[in-house]
Amino acid sequence: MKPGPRRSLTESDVLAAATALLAERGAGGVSVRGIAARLGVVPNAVYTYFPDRAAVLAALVDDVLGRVDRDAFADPARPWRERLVALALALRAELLADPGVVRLMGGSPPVGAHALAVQETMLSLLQDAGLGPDDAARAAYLLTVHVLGSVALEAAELTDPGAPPPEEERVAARARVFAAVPAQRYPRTAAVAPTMARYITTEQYRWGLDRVLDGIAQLGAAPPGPGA
Amino acid sequence: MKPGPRRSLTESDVLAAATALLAERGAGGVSVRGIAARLGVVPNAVYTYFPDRAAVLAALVDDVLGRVDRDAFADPARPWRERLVALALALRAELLADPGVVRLMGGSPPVGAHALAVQETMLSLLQDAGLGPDDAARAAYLLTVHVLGSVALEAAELTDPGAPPPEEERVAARARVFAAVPAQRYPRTAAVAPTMARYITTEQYRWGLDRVLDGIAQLGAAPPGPGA
DNA sequence: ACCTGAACACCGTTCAAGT
DNA sequence: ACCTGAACACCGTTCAAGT
Repeated sequence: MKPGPRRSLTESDVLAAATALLAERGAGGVSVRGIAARLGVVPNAVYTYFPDRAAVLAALVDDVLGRVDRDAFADPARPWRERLVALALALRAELLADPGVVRLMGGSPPVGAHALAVQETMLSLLQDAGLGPDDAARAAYLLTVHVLGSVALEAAELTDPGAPPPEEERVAARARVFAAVPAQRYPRTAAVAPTMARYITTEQYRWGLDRVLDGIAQLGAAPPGPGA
Repeated sequence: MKPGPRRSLTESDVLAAATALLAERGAGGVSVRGIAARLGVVPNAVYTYFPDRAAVLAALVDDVLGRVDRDAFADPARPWRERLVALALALRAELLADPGVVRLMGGSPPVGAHALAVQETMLSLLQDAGLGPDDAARAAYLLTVHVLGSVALEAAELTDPGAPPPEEERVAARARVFAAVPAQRYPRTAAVAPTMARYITTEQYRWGLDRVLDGIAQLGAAPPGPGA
């Protein structure tokens, strides 16, 4: 093939190729050369569309964030708390559908167009809950941190590329790890091993979410008493 | 140099070299070849001590976790809540001292010896707070997730190797990013831009911690009312 | 057991050139 | 502007061999 302008590629093609590589080979498999090969193009052709590999990865992450259907949480008739839970569940589902993205999130802060749209949705929901702008922002921080932290904890165990195995299977694998913890050195950990094995479940995620939302619900109310 | 057993290296030497590379070149700079070169040894010599690069990185992360002085939180005379805050602050400080580690944490679950010791300390503190074993485990989950999520959010912005710049500087950089957010498309985000710029501060971290601990303090108490 | 030597199959990125 | 060709300076990992 000869050089020269052909417009055979678009930014979106590059992202599609990157997404395919992520699914097939995992986070480490998303290489500039791999993307180029998949597009039938020479490696450095990718640099026409993105300045470097990090930019491709950042766009890839934002792309995944764009897959959550934000309109689904817009209905002001539904209770705000229910809508926040639904949003948080949708975010987790999308990020864990291909857990490789989670590892890529560490590469750049979530300030892409879709990341901002998610923040905007959160702020909107929290203001529906009666919070002032700044309280809403701090509550959004709390929620973002919880989603990010949970998902990071879960994804750290999913080293194989592609969609994760069913929850029961992942819990069982984690249970085997904690069953092997020496009870002599870590007595308390060993005693709650079955509970710790379930850290990665949707149930635990929802439970944590509920505690966070309890805290948020108190924001407008009287200050909490001293910790008992 | 000739081959043959020389015991010139230890597992700990490998980790020290990895730590130095992390500080000098950042997370991506911790390479097997780089470690070997620093130790004056041929690249594959490293494989005598670790099965692969991932194992080196996992050990490196656990090593950093081992730097928090856990005895500092053992004093049962101090209120449990104060001790938990101190533990969470120490963990954050250690992880952000060289933010590259945070990116490496995504590679494997925190089940090393020092990670387990931290969990054990958390469980101990939470049981001092009067929680039963399973409630303590769930509370530890909440705390772990908050620490992980906050630190991930902060570290994502620290792409340069070595110790991060002072907080004021990082807030200013983040403020510039959010000041550029188009108010037309993201009105609520733009309205709270200064607050969002401060997500990465110790103050915000402590605030979030307090909300989480409020939730934990309620665990033994009556169930919370419906979200207002 | 612990190291070397050499090789395999990869990387990201740059620079000059062609259309 | 958009692509090729060729090169530079890297990777992780394996295998056979030496002591």
